[in-house]
Order: sequence, then structure tokens, then C-alpha cells
Amino acid sequence: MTENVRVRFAPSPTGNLHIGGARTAIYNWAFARRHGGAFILRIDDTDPERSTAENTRAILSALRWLGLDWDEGPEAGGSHGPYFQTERAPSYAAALERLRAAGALYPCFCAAEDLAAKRDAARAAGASSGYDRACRDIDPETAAARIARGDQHAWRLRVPLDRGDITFVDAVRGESTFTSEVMDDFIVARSDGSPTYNFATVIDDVEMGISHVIRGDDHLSNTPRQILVFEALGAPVPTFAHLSMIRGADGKRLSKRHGAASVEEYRDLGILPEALVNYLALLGWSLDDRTTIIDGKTLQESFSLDRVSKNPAVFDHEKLEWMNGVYLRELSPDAFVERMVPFLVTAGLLSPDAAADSREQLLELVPLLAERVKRLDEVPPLVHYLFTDTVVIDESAREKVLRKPGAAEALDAAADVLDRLGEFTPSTVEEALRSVPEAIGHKPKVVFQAVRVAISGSTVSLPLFESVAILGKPRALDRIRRARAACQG
RNA sequence: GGCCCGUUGGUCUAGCGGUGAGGACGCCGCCCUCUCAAGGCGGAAAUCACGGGUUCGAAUCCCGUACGGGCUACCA
Repeated sequence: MTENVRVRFAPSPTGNLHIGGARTAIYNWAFARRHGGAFILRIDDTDPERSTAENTRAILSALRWLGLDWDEGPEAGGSHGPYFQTERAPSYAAALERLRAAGALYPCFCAAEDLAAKRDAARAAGASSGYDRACRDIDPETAAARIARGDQHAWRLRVPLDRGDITFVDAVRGESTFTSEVMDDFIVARSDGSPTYNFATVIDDVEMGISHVIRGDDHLSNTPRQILVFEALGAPVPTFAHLSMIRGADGKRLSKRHGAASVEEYRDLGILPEALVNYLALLGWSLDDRTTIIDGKTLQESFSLDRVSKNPAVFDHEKLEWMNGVYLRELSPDAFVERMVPFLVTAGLLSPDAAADSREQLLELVPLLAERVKRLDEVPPLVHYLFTDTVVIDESAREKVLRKPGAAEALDAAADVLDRLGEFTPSTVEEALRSVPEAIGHKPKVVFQAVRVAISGSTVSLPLFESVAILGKPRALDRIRRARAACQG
């Protein structure tokens, strides 16, 4: 069963790549890799109202950013294309024709409004609201005549009356049964001739040789219908695996109102793709009883559907950020710089062309930054004071530190001692500043906090001695002297 | 309303008839310390949704209830 694994991720380009979609893609990808199979990307763009080329581009780039490579699909080619549903009309038409000729379909002349009215009535009466098969027994001649006359009609699947219950074994949820009573003759082709989702998907899955359909839980109830189409087509039914939804803290399915819900947003927040993949992989799947950090390679080697959890998972931003911090700290200094530069640029602290020249200085910052940020977008505010000429002293920092006894003496002494320094490095700065507390008779904390506020404008900053050294003597002294004016006494 | 799915600390999970119910995030405390972090150590936190069975024995198997979610379109 390891042979011929072919799975697909089939997003509708109606928006950016959603977190839930990303997880589905990751599972499909990992499953394909694990079994040496093919991971196929198909774009389900049959809804012309909402599908856009722009969204397709965004989805492809998000997938690539996550590091999910597809073997067949847009920009990858493949022998089972085309991979856009809008380009597959001939396939759908041929399948429709074949089924029609075989008598597996029948035209339905019911008006959409009438159907809706019947549905509402049935529901109000407490019954299931499936189609009543009003057109199923119209005799072929009459039907043909009405079609010839130009009557509007959709095509429905003639579900065999003796089909019985539909049972299938879901690879994550186990056996599942849908009683035949709830299976109505659903529409397979709209009155404009276009195929419906449940039909088009099956045609595609058949023609693309899909062996396992791994998708969101929201498709679970579509499954029996699709099985009926596979059967009508005389095609083997693939294995299904339904993934439970990802929810927000309120239990509702994750959406923009819960904050960031798309891959793109997390990228802009400074979440690393490897961290997002790791987090999502373990949100609903586990390797064992202890693994929390797992790399892509291990994921590809060990992913299995039988360890996918059946229960819906609540997306936990805090855990994702913690995990991102872990990955950030594992980055080499070079890689860290590379990843943070875009954030410095968008924050206006660095011009794109200056990035290369400042590489040395940026590398110096890495050890100071890596252990105190969880997201890359936290970098600019943390380093801001090192990139500007004038620093604005935070009001509460002024109150809490500069207006306290000892601050004035500390700044005077610090300026004095730093001014005498020849070599201006973290260690010489440290040595100099450490002599101040004793000299003026105040606690080290009083001195260091005063200098910190003077040079960074805040009570929280990167390590002090390094910061002073990076600023350089003139700028450091200038800031300390300016801050001195804000002290009392 | 109908159909379907789910239910282990606040959250993600391990567990698959006999465990002190394990790990992770978060939280609390201590240590380290120039702030903030990171790191180390320790702690609180789960009558395994509830009620019935089955069994010598149930978080694990069965039934029911409650709660939550999904689907219910000529959307995907």
C-alpha cells in the first residue's frame, strides 16, 4: 500500500492560504514524501465569482515559502494536467456525456426557487431536506422533447435505489456510515452545463489517479456523494482521511476575527516557515509522547495518518511564538541577519541597498537579539535606538529612573569615565562603567539603569555595554549628556 | 429541524483493559543577572464531559445524555 501513493491539495483561490489549508497541505505533502508518492497541487477555481489569479499566485508563493514542493501542478507540470479546474472542462463534458449515455443521469427541470421552497417546508416539518426526485421518472421522450424545446434543466445523478447504506473507512476516523435515505439525487451539472464541485472533484481525482484524499472535516458529508460518483464512473474509490478543523479560542473555526489566520500574515509577523510547519504538523498529529520540535526531514520520514487526532484543535498563538523563538535561536548569525533585514527595511531603519554594507554591524546584533525575540517583527523596536541619531526618552523611564537620587551623579561619572576610554569595545565599556557605582556610592542597578535610559530612552533595552559600544563614543556621550539635563539636582 | 463527527489539566497532546494518567505551551516560585529575555531547578494545574452498563479490574469496550463543531446550495 506504499506503492502508487498520489495525493493532492486542491485549494480554491478565493483568498490567501488559510492556516487550516496550510495544515492540510502539510499533511498531504508529508504523507506523499513518507510513502515515496506524488504530491499534486490542483487549483479548484471553478467559482468565477470568487477565484482570482492573484489569489492563486499568493497561494503558490505561500506554499513555496513553507517549503512544500509539489511534484505536479501549476509551474511544475506533470502528465495528469491541466491542473486548473477551469481548464478541465473537456474532461467534465466527456464524463457527463458518458454517464448520460449510460443512463446514470437524468435531467431535472425543477426551478431553483421551487426546490428551495420544498426544502424549507421539509425542514419545517422536521424531515430531511433532500430532493424529492420529482423529475427522476419523467420518461425519456418527454425529457428529450423538453430539452429540445429549450427548457432550463440541470443534471442529477440517478442514485441506484438498491444502493443501500454507504459505508467507508476513513483513515483517521475509522468506519463511517451514511444511510441511503439521506442520499438524494444530487445535481452534477448545473443548468448552464458547468459541473458542480462534488462531480468535478471526483473526475479530477479519478483522472489524476489520486489514491488518498486527505482534506478538511468540512468535506466529510460530501464523501458519500462523491463515492456514488466514483461508482457511477466505475472508478476505484480512493482512501479518505478527514482532518478536524482548526478552531479559535472560542471554539469556532479559525478565521480572521481570531487574528492572523493566513500563512501570509504569519510571514509578515516574522514567524519562520519551519516553525509554522512544525507547529501545524503537531496540531493534530503526534510522533510520540514527547516530541515537540520536529524538522521537516523527520516529518517526511515519520508522518502517518493513524496518528492524526480526531478532535478539533484550538490554535494557540503563544505556543507558536514560543516555538518560533526556538527556531530563531537555532539560526546561524548569517541566516538571522538575512531573515531580519526585510523587517528593518520595512520599519525604515535600513535602506535596501545599505543592507549589504551594514552586514558586519548587523551580525554583531544577532547574539543580543536572538534570545529575546519570538517574532522578527519585534526586532525593529528593539534596535531602533541604535539606528537613530536622536533618542526620545520615554516619560515613565524618566520618572522611574532619571528623577531618582543618584541618577545625575551616575550620568556625570559615566560620561567622564567613558570619555577617557581609548578603545571603545563592550569589555572596555563594561570595565569603565563597573567602576562607577563604587565611585559615587550608589548601587550598580541605579547607575546602569540611568545610562540605559540615557542611551536607549527606555528601561528595557539590549545589553548595556554592547549597546554603548555599538553606538560609539561620540553618540553615547552625547546621549548621556542630554539625559543629564532631565535629571533633578 | 435532519444527518454526521468530536469530548484527557486553560491550550496542543501521549495513552489503545491493570500507569504515581507522561510530555509541551502558558502560569507561579527560586537560581542566574546591568534591564528585558534566554537558560537551569522546582511547583500548581486532569474525580480522563456526565450517567449507566460489560469486566476481578475502564481514560481505554458498549449504550444513553449533555455540550461543542461540521454539513444540510444549480459554493467550494
